[in-house]
Amino acid sequence: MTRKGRRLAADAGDTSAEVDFGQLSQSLGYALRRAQLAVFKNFRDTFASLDVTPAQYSVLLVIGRNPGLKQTQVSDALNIKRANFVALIDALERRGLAERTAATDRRSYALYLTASGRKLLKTLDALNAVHEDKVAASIGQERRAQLLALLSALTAPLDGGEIDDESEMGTAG
Amino acid sequence: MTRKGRRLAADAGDTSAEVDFGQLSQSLGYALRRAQLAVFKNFRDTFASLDVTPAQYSVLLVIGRNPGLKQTQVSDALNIKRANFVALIDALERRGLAERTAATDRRSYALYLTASGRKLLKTLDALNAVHEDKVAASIGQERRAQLLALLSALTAPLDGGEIDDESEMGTAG
DNA sequence: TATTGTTATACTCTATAACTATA
DNA sequence: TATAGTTATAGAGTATAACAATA
Repeated sequence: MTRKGRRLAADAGDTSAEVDFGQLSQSLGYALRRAQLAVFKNFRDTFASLDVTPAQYSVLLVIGRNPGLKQTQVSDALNIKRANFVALIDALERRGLAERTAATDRRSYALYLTASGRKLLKTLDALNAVHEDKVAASIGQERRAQLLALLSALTAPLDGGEIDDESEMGTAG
Repeated sequence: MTRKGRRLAADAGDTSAEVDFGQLSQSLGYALRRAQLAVFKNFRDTFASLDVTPAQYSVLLVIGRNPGLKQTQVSDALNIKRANFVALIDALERRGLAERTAATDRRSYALYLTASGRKLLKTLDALNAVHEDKVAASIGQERRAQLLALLSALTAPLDGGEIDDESEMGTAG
């Protein structure tokens, strides 16, 4: 069993040289995608035992910190289409972690965490801290902060500016 | 019509305050995902007229720079499952951009770009440079390089180290 | 036996349209 | 008329198993 990851076709009796990635090596999009997948994988591994996905964590977190928001407010904040948010909140409600309660506007629901949901969220927050530390271990805390700043500087003008927003983003990690 | 993007429920006659994102604001995974989606959106917009996706560009680029590789080598390099690579290369072949040719090992194909594919790739490379410049405009070239370095420092230990690799990544941008 | 390409298939994520009940 | 939630649905992207041809 050879080691995997970044394998460049130099394993077995194979004469081919390493693969030339060309401008992919200097591509922000490619680097971002690789990083995002690696970080999410670590998140999923960390949260697997509690059966919580990045999207679920982000929803629990936002409801926990903003009790009483309606579905559209939460889904807009997390860039989740309201149609897709239904199944998400359904699952959390079925697990007894969140609940839809009557709002003054009878078209909508006010969202709250249950006691059980608040308790789980504390565990998730602790797990998340572990996850973030693990991820940032290779670069250290100062560079981690630097990276966060660069990412938001990069992202802000691309999706927050005059351009109209479209893509969905129901995730955490 | 109000402006969209980063809207925080302060538009219409709505009394709710801004949404508290809590630790999401400091989450590398969340920031990476937002950045990756924003950059890919810019990529897709830039390449839409030529009907080329990030994954297709990455495949054309790798074949162009490494003519004669077999399917498994290209798909491994780009972290695309070989089963999923079939439809990808099918489409490129159907468009007359790439071709499967007989290899010495008769189980496999050697992949090449056609003349048309090489010509298109030049255009794509130019477009990609425009795209990268647009994306990096907000942070400048020095910070762009810094960001790339931080991303690879972050990614390497997470997917290249002792941990075994799994997730797919057929993309560019 | 193992590898290469392939097919079939399934599951998740994301997107759009259209319905209902309220406003 | 417009909004909140919902349903149905369709398209990507990704994952696994199994097969035929070849090594």
